[in-house]
Amino acid sequence: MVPPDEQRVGSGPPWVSVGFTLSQLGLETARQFGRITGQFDIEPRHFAVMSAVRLAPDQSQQGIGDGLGIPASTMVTIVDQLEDKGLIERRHLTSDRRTRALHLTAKGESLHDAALEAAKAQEARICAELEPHEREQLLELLGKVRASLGVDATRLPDPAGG
Amino acid sequence: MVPPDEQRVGSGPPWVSVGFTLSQLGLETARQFGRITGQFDIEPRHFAVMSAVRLAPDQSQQGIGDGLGIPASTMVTIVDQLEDKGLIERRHLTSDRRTRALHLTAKGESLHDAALEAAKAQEARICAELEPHEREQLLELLGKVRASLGVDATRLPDPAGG
DNA sequence: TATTGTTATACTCTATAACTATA
DNA sequence: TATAGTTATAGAGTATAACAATA
Repeated sequence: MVPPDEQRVGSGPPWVSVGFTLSQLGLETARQFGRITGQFDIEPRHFAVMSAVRLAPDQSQQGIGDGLGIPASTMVTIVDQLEDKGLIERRHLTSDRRTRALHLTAKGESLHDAALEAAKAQEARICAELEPHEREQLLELLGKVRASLGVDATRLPDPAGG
Repeated sequence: MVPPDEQRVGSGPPWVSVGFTLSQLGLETARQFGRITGQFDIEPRHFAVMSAVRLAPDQSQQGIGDGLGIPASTMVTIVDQLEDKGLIERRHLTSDRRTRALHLTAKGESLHDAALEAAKAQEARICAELEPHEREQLLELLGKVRASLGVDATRLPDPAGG
């Protein structure tokens, strides 16, 4: 597949806006994370699926997809790609032969570990100008904004943007 | 029967991350802004173009597009749509008959005014849980993150005073 | 009959490149 | 020859719906 599109909309409102700033910084953060996953030859959504599978192994493919807001037909494509790379495996459950329980391979786990390390390095770069207590403050303030936006604290952003 | 991390439905990083939070909140903010512009039968990019045109009237179509990172052929589509709605006009400059100088119609200006008001209402909702000094703090901290991310600050004035 | 996974398809969106008219 | 705008088109990505196997 192809790297995320490069379109940006750079004109904000004529006042200092939390909303516009969040959109701007969120988009750039996601873009940079896309470059990070790219170094491991995967996209952010592959990383998201691998994270979800690791957190809840042997769940069904559509179950994982539902948790991430990814439609079933798209999940097939994503898991196909991960399987082609030897990062994930589909298992048939004995109880219900329709479902394909997902789990990471050893290779998948080590790649996910490495990508996690790279993500931590990104986090460090993003927060480079913040004192530790400022970072805590920022997270606390963003928590209040999160509540106002009605965003569930536990769910990954939909990598498809829909 | 219930695993320890049953509460964690999604699969974000196992540490509290500024980057992940920014992606999440930025995406949701943009989504909600899309619904706001939708109430005026336009998309965020139409609003962005109208804002840029209002800020720099009688600039060329491609000049506006360059400032927003929108390719020339896409600008044609956007300006076509705005023109069809009677919100914008293309003028031929006497000096160079190739360029189409853009300016908002009266209808375009009043729609843009109304959309700005709606955007301010969104900003108020987003910041509803923040004390005024907390909002200032948040913007200051995001400014430091902005620098680390390498995102240019918007150099737009603040005529509304807020 | 309902559900999981898969496949096929139609639709949208975007950007590249060709084309025009001016310069 | 170069540039502003336009048009045509091909490509990627997505989601809807049909289909197969199993329950």
